[in-house]
Amino acid sequence: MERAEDPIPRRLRVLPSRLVNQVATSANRLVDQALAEPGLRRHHYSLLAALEEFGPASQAALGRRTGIDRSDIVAAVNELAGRGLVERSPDPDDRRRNVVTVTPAGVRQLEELDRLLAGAQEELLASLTGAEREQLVGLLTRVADHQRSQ
Amino acid sequence: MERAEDPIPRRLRVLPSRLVNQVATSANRLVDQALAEPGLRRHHYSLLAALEEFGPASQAALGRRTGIDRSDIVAAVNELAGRGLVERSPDPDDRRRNVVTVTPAGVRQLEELDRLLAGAQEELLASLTGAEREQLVGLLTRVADHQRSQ
DNA sequence: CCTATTTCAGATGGACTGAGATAC
DNA sequence: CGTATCTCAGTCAATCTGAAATAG
Repeated sequence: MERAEDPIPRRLRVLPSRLVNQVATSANRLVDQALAEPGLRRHHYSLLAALEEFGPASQAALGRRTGIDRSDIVAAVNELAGRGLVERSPDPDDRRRNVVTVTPAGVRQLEELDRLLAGAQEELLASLTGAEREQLVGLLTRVADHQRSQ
Repeated sequence: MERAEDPIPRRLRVLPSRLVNQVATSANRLVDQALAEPGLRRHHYSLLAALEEFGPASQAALGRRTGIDRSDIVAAVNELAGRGLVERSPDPDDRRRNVVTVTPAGVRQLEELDRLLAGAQEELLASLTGAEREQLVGLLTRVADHQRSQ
């Protein structure tokens, strides 16, 4: 039953860039599993969250707020619209734009996704106390903010 | 000069799985830039580190120690051997296996990579104090270890 | 017979680029 | 005219799967 664990090279074991990648890989696996239940992916959650919080928006604005590439927005909005979770209509004030709006069904879906995502975070951080989770979020936020400003 | 910053949705801003992905993306960009100078990639560093620390090994053992997939080991060892940084020879004790050995040039290359990688970590974590970097590494290690045991 | 190793060929999802069409 | 938006086609590196060939 016991597995002979292969040792991880010392240089790699404590390399921050590698550690953060390992944790990101676990996070993605857990999140993807959770979102697979309703058959959605990470981009869908990001878009619904942006629409619910800031209201109807053009696809370009959604891209700026979520960090999703313009090309990938197109595909994700197609999928959300196909499920009736958002509506896409031409903007009368600027005819280059589509206005994307979350539907009531989209808001309900977002609330279910909130629960599924919370479960995934819980699994990911199960080994940390509440205070440690806050520490981790704080440190990661500082690093992310600094990199974004570079 | 000032950029109108688009606000990040609250749900996304503090989601641990998303934060860790943002930091991993920055880390990968910095590390890839650093390794581009000698024309290498992350897998090459991982393999050289494993070979230097634990000595000659089969490709399967290298995969277990570094977490690199068996298919990708083949390609990376090809590239390292093509530059004279490792040698690949059949194992006389088990003729299914190749024994991969790091060359003196490989060890020298590894030492240069150590310096380049240290610079990338420094850039990534520039906004944190030394104590905070240790905290972050400790927390990430706990999460990674726990996930590996799941 | 079953398992382990190396290798190749290819699938997969994510991030991104270039260019065209349309409109400001 | 230059810039912004939406869309499609396609590139790219990273991760992984399946299967074949060889050997334990």
